[in-house]
Amino acid sequence: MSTPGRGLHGHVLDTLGPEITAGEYPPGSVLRTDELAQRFDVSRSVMREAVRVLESMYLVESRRRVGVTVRPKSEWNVYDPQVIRWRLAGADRPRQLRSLTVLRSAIEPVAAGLAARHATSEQCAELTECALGMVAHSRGHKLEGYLLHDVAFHRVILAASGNEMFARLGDVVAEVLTGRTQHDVMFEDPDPAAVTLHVQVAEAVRAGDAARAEQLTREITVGALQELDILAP
Amino acid sequence: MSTPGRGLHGHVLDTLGPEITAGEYPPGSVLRTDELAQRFDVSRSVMREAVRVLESMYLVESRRRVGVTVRPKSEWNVYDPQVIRWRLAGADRPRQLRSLTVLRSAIEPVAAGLAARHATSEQCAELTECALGMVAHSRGHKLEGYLLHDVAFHRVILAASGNEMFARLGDVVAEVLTGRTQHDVMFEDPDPAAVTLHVQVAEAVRAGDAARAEQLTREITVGALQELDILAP
DNA sequence: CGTGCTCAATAAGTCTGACTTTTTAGCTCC
DNA sequence: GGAGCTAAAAAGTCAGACTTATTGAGCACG
Repeated sequence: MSTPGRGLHGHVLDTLGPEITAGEYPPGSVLRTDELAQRFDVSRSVMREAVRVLESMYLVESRRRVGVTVRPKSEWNVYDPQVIRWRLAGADRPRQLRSLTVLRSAIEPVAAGLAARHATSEQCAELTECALGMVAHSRGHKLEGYLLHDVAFHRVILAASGNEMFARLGDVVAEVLTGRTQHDVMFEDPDPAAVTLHVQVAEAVRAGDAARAEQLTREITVGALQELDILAP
Repeated sequence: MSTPGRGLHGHVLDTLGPEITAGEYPPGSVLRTDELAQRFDVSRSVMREAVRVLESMYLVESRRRVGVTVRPKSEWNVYDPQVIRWRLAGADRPRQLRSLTVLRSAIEPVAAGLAARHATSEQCAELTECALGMVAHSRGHKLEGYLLHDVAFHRVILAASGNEMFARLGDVVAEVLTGRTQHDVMFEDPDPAAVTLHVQVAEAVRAGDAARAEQLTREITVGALQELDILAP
């Protein structure tokens, strides 16, 4: 939803991207540029631009005399925000949500530890504000407001880590949290224990206690894993 | 290296991509498609395809009547393998290597824990083979052979985790390990303690001991952080 | 038979030039 | 000086002709 259909080639991608990531074309399938151009009623130039973008996402490979062949799922650039969005909108949304939650559980505790060392005073203030906002919306079916502060909280943590790779996962985490609230679990008010943990993380970061911030965040992510029944026996 | 200059637009990207990721054009700079086409002596169609690819990497934004504007670094898709390669080849290689090493330190321990639960017997065998290969090449300036087995080891761990997001980081880890050996540290034989740790990780995964595999891998990544002087006081 | 060569068909790749659309900056007019 | 109009600028789109690499079929030769 960030930059939808800006240009004809974008419109083509909005249709073709989800189809490919949904697995509608088995690996090795061949698509012809000319046929696709006809199908979408665009010129070959526009179609070629769309194919180039799909190629840069490692979804397809274009070879002379052969055509545009669909690559196996294992080669896709699953970190591309666009690919993530397409897959989250498609059939294997649950699987995608699980993968991303596991990723979160690995990244966020480390990010919180780094944030405790590198966060500016402004970031600490934002963090506290977010945590308080979560508390304020934790009762009485105010899920929208709660989600908003929850997303902001985790974004600040990732940004404050000072690591650009972590910071770029803000959108992914936002997507996971939003997806969880909207579709899957959480019909009632959030777990009070989770809310408390967020407040404590904010405190630990402010205090510069890296080990504590990391440990507390690990507890948060364990909770997220449990919600999806991903856990070690 | 992987798929160089496949087509004219690829050649353009090989030059323009590194320039942008090196920060030669400050954020907000405007490039004109026509001028670029002249500069690289290609047609506008080819140039447009290249711009589309750069756009899908969030390096630039193309707007009517304005031109192709360079986006701020914070918006770049830093997980795109191509972008990673360009940045590793450029001036801020050290910074990039640090970011990636921190990422590794967050991901790999969790991946090793998952591998202990999900690895197939073939993967366990591969792992042991890699670890033994590392031992065999750990003395007598056999750095090339050591590196080969080291890279393979970490690839297997990431793949065996069963998480597609983790598995896709195999190339990144390979890049980091290779870069470390070739350019930065490690002029002598590798640390014997690190070699032992790899052997022990292989054992733990084979035994299905997730906690131990995770802890041992954490020690490996701590070593990697120390080599780059990234550490908590 | 099967090995290797030639050749023609095919689909991507490239180029050109004309045209459309959107956006912005400058200008007029009130 | 602000609102609205106008014209220029640059990306966007299209159609058509041509180029090039690849591959598979057919054929000759061992």
